[in-house]
Amino acid sequence: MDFSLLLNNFAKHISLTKTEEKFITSLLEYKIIRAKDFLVQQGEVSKYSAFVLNGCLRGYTIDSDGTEHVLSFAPKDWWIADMYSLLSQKPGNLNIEAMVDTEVALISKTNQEKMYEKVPKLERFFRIIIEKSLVAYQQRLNDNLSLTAEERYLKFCKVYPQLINEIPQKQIAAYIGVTPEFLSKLRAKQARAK
Amino acid sequence: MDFSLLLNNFAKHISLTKTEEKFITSLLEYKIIRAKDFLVQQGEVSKYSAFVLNGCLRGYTIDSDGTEHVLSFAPKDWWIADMYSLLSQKPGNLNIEAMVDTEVALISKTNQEKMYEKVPKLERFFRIIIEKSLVAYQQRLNDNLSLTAEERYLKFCKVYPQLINEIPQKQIAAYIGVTPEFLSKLRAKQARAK
DNA sequence: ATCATTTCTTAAACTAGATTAAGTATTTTC
DNA sequence: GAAAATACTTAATCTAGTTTAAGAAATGAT
Repeated sequence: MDFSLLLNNFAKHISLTKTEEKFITSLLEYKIIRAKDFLVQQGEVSKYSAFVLNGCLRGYTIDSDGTEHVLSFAPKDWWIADMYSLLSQKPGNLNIEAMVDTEVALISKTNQEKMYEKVPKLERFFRIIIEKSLVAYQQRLNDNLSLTAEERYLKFCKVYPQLINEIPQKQIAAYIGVTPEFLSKLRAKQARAK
Repeated sequence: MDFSLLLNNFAKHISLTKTEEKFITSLLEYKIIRAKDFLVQQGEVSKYSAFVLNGCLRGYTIDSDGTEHVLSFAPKDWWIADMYSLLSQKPGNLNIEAMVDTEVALISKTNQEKMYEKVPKLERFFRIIIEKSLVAYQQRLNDNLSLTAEERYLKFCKVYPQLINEIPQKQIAAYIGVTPEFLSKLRAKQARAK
């Protein structure tokens, strides 16, 4: 199994010896999640954090009237997990689904704890990436409080240029918080304006 | 200076020796922020994380048409910082203001780094509290995507019962993402329903 | 290739929540 | 403790975004 993308990801914030790399690698699981299959579904207790080696996952919730809300997209080189369920070990309400066939490296909660014990540097690594994730969610919450749907769409296009033409529009709508019909209207308006 | 509240806060997730406590305490600064004064304002580069010993801070942004949006309240025993600015060392867009005279323990970025070096356990501590904060922001973003204003208000009342009668309503409105007028309408409706 | 399913578009009717405006409480300040 | 400032309420009008519905385009399955 080739975990080099993940090891490079670690290397962005900490440096690991070969021995440490071997140890960590030995605690990883490799999995292919087929398009439309799930890593976890709402109601389950999450066991894994996932790192995407190839492909794309999305994390979404389904509200009481059946509407989907996308909390995150995880393309290649991104981390994703239902942090709530993983930390509390209670049933979560996140669905993590593969948008295309996706290769992931999985770390089980118990193995992650082992890693922290043997390689404390990893505490630092995960502190840093969680800090970044926190900043991103704060920013996004602020965008949802302060921007119009159109502004959020334009921002999405800027932040995820690679996703725009790769994923269904209705999922962009479910990410920025509007109906697919309204997003379609926005896009028509913008095409007209050119 | 009495930092025992903060030391107890650390003790919730890690255990420190007396020596470590002394070292950490020596790197803390104590400050009183008078009501309506700021810990940081938008445009400044953040230097500190704050832990509230007494009183209450709030973190908010001001959008292009002058509307305030509250990202967080920090009552006694809570942490608050402009994480974006603190991490990137770029000018932030958060205002952190005291709602009443507030005592805080401050950790400067450089002292925080010293603490991580000398007491690596703190990496774990901050990883854990940032994880919890991340879960809370994800949850709140999801609420903003999936609940009505009324549902968000009721949830706020459940989650922050102590704040409901302590803080101005317009700031609850700025937290849940509605105008003060609309919140007033919601409350009138609920009072009528009883 | 064809049928079925899913996605996208357009448009009319609708509504949750914003805006504007004016009046009433409540705090703050000197 | 009066005046000023800030916070809250009510109500009419307005609008960004939703809902419903129906057709067109694209994608997937056999």
